[in-house]
Amino acid sequence: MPAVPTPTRRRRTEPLRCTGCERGVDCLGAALDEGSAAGRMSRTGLERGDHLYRMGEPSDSLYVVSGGAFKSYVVTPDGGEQVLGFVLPGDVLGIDSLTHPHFQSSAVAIAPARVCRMPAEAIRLRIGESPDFRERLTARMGREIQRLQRLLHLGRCTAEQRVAVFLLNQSAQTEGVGFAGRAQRLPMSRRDIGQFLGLATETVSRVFTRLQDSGALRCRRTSIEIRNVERLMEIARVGLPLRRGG
Amino acid sequence: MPAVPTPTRRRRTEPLRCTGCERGVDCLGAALDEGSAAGRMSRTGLERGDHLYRMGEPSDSLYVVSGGAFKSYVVTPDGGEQVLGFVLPGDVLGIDSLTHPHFQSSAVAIAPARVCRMPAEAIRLRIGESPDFRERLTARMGREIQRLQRLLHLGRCTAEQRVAVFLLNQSAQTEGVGFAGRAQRLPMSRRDIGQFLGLATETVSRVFTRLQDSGALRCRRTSIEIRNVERLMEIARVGLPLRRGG
DNA sequence: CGTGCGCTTGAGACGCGTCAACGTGCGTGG
DNA sequence: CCACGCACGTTGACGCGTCTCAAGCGCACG
Repeated sequence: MPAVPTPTRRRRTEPLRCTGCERGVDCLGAALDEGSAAGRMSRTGLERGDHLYRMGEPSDSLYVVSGGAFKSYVVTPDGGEQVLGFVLPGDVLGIDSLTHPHFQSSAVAIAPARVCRMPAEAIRLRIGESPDFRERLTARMGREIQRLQRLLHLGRCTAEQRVAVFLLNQSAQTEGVGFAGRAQRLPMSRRDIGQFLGLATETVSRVFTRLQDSGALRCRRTSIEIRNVERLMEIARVGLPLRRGG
Repeated sequence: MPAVPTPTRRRRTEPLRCTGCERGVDCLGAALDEGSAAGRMSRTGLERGDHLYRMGEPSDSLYVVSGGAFKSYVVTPDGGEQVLGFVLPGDVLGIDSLTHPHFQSSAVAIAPARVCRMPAEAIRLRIGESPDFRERLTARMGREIQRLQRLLHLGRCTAEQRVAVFLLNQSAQTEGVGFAGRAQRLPMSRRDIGQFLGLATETVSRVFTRLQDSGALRCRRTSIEIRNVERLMEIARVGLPLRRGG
């Protein structure tokens, strides 16, 4: 996923109705696809590496991820990437740009993905007529604020703590609350994880190795299995040695 | 401002109408104090060290700061404080808890302060009847998301960069865009600044000294004067040596 | 005029970033 | 089907920035 090479492109876009969708009525899209906003959504497929949108482009919609995985990031003044988060099915993309005419971040697929597009004008319509939709949208923004606040705290922890928290979150997000010793697939690279957690790629790799040596983890490239949840939670809680830098 | 000693208390609360308020019509309070929500606001004064609210308490309102300064923070699992930001007149307090039944962070006055309380039920009323108020509130949440995203990036910078950015922001916020070489007052302690920027108190102090020695700054305790804005901006942009840790 | 808290300054330790080299899986083309 | 290339991952050596610990300083308070 280099800086500019691949253009922002969206493939195989088609109209969409949410009735009968496997995501069910809890989906934000289902709440939108009613009233005067009904029938305005569309679904798009993306390949790994495709950008859904780029920072600076006109922002005219919100997206519900219905499959695959995305990386949300901003390019820092010095040319680096700051990963804001990984976005999985059920999550919403573009909510940080909802109040801006241009996207404030970029989103790129890190696995073959599908999204449901909710056009801005449909959102505006639905906001005006549905208190329920309003509340869901506001709740999403509130959750994003919470997430960023927690992320802020992560930035003050040791490498072990960051990775432990990341793995636990990832596990909880993909498998629900009960994360057993089942192997799962990490769609993002070590580099992505590092840019998310504020660590060098090498450090992420070293921590993975260390966790594996201690028996808390079993991982081979993108496949990963948590073997000792409690140990990870303990690390996440107190950190292994101390706070940071000394 | 220790962890628990002083209880959450609000002094001298009185009813309030926004007509004739010096903050003018751009204030979120003025937009609330209309329609069926009119006349429901109240104003409270706080002393330095008073808590406006604490994390975990039932959250039933939003506050517009009309004077003084606040520190917003959360207590981390290990007992430390993570400062989320300093809140100045015109800013809104409690927006991160708007979608929650309980406050998700604490707010304490770091200088004698005044706030205008906007009760949750009044907000709900006004949201239902005023698209303008809705948009303002959503815009506030969007700005908070943006702020936290930038803060996230700050966490990856050198100590010099963090302090430089902090000082420039602080200066811009208190004096508007044009920040000349006028001395201003920093209401927060070195410890607060450190907990905000993710630095040890001693490091903050050292950076201040270094910036002063280089002629970019003149500071004596809480009084501070930016003597070379461009130098600070240069530091903020590229960082002095390199990224971090090496 | 004491007393305490916040700020400053110094010395030492250490985690993590950088640089560099090697291993490994995967896709491509001969 | 194998050889090759390339991107990603791993491992090691080393240096630097910042944290910790500790002492001294100075302003503001009673």
